[in-house]
Amino acid sequence: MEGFPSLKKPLLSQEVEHAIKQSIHDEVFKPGEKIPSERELVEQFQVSRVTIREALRNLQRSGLITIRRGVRAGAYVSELTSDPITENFQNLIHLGRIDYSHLIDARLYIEPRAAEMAAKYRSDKEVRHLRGLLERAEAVADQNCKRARIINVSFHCEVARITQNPIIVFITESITQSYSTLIIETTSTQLNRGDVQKFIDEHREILDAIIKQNSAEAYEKTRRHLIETYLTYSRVAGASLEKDIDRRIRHDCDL
Amino acid sequence: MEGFPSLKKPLLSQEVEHAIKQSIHDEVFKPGEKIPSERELVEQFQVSRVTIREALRNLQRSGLITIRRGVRAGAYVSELTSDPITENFQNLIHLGRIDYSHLIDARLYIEPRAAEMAAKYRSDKEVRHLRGLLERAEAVADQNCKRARIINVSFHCEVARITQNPIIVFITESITQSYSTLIIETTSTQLNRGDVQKFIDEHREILDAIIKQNSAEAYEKTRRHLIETYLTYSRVAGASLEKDIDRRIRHDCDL
DNA sequence: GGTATAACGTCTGTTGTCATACCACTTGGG
DNA sequence: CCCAAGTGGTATGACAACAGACGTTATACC
Repeated sequence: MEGFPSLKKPLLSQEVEHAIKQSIHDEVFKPGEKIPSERELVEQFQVSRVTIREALRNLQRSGLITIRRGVRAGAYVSELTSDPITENFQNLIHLGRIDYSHLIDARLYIEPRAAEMAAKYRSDKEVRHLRGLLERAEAVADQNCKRARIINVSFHCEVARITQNPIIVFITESITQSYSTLIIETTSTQLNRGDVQKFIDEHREILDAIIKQNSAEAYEKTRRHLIETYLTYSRVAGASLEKDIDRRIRHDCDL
Repeated sequence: MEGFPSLKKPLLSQEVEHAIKQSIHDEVFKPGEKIPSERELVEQFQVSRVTIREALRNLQRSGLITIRRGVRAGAYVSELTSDPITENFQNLIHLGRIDYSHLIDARLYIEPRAAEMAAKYRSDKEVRHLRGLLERAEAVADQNCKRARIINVSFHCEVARITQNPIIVFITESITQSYSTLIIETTSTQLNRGDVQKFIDEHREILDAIIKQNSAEAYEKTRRHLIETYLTYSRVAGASLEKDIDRRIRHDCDL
């Protein structure tokens, strides 16, 4: 039954892709640096430009490089971001595989525990950063409601960042980003000033718990804030959202 | 500062990509179905084949389509998988941004709670499925240790699947997959029969809790199992892994 | 000898790769 | 101030490589 392994040879473009990826992993090219132009790579690999371009496209899609045109044109090694994960979630949303309830449910897995960890291990500098976000959100809440909401989203990501676990950061970024986008797409009506203020107040409570290094309180405040957020958006969006309050969220809706 | 937004027109290939993606979202092409061949798309979009191919490549990388060669060659709409997320994590690993401790830490966020939910809402069919996995793992543990380990990994994913939240499923798949790959890459020595049996026994305890619908116990058993797994691999891999037991894991290492 | 069956070739539509050319854009130098 | 050089993006036409389907031949067995 066990035949000869790996009979099929990979595509040329995949070999090129793998070679370049290896160079990036080995730090032959470091983040920010430019990798050779397409024509130069044609010389080095002795393949056609089409093949080179396919390899570069794949690397770009994986988030390993960014390709610029015009000014300082070329392919540059980039720091990895959560963009590919976010795109994956967005596709799941558009295909109807996930909705609000899944997103909030997932956030309930991650963020309360992240806040718990953050409270335990936060530095003074991180506290100042969070406080700064809060103040900026409050400052713009009157004029630019949308801007305040964007800052509010970043608050959650910054809390996750304190965990110093890139996986948690990436997941939080992707889920909150997808959540935020979905909210904006479906709720045509703006939140009123009071709702935004309520979110900011709840963030402040979370921050207070983190400052006090009270991890249990940070956990609980975050959990309740997420549920409150969900209920608020449900109310704003109307019935179409109400039905999404399924067993997952109800499990945490003991208020 | 705020100029005219979106002056730069998107690339042709991106427009084509977006159009096809829209068709998939609108279920013009459903999963499993074939989308027109490159030459046909050239006709429809009135662009060159290069452009079409770049669009298709991007869609493939996003996991929306799979491209086959030979007979029945062409691009087929595929169900979304966790592969893009997994690749992202793998890149983070190779770039040295994350290690064992981050992966186990992330699993401690997700899996205990997933088991908790699974215990609460599992069906009899799902229980049978998990039991089947356990029996198969035990059956092959003597002859094929590696195969047993693969089945053990899938046990965790199947527990996550019971939550019926694709986000949780995808994240669990990606993290356990990356974890497993990393283990295989770094620990040259095989686990001994006893270790594998221990994992299976712990899985059985988790399953028992799920069967009893004792969610608190399912949570705790899963948490302890993850820590045990981590410690076992630490021991097998030797000192190079020991130092990775950092504050994150210690937080849960109250045994 | 007839028939079932296994091994073998060819045929076909598609993707993969190639070479060359031109465009749009920015930079740098005459 | 404009032009030449270098970049990525697109167009075009050609050929190679693939992977099954399908018919054909060879083989085995009764």
